[in-house]
Amino acid sequence: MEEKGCSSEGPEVRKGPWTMEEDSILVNYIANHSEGAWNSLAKSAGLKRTGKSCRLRWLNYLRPDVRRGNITPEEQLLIIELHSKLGNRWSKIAKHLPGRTDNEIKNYWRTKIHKHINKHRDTSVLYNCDVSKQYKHQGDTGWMDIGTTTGYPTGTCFSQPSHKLIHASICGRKLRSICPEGLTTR
DNA sequence: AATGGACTCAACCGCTAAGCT
DNA sequence: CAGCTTAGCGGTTGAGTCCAT
Repeated sequence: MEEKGCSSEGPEVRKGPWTMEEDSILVNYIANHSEGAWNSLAKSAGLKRTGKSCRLRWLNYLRPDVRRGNITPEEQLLIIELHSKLGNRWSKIAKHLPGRTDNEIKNYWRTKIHKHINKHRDTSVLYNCDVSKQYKHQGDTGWMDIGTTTGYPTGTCFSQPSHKLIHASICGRKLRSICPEGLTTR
């Protein structure tokens, strides 16, 4: 089944960061052949990597159409909106953001947006709302599960700034009008 | 200038779905 | 249909970098 990589014998499998040489081997191989069949690709290309590792490296970093750099405010908003509808379905969210990878969006969500919500979810100034109840009535597509929207369990209470953020997310309002500083923390 | 904590993101791991024999 | 293999997904980790003190 899955390759274990650290068997006592057999071809050694490299782990950790990719070198430029490995990158160019993979890029050249895919340029001359095609992507897919990752295990045999890894072997044929002479890479001491698992197929899984090759696939990940290609999809998240080496693909020519991968966009790198800052997430734009429009993309921020789209991510929040899509996350409110799809939950942690990162690959599905990524399909709506050309050039962005599921890994990048997932990291972005956890480091920026999720943290932003966490930051304002303090115990001292709770906005005393059971969002699961409140927003079940506000989604225009009917009943919504706040758990998939925020990642927090049903019944979780949020401070006011986070409450506004979530409201913006669910109701599809322009985020910047509510949260002018945006979501970036640095 | 040194350093320790916070942050970011590439990469790995474990699981499941899909496809093949 | 069952068993096996492979691809794909989401969660997690850890090394490198940044920043405040």
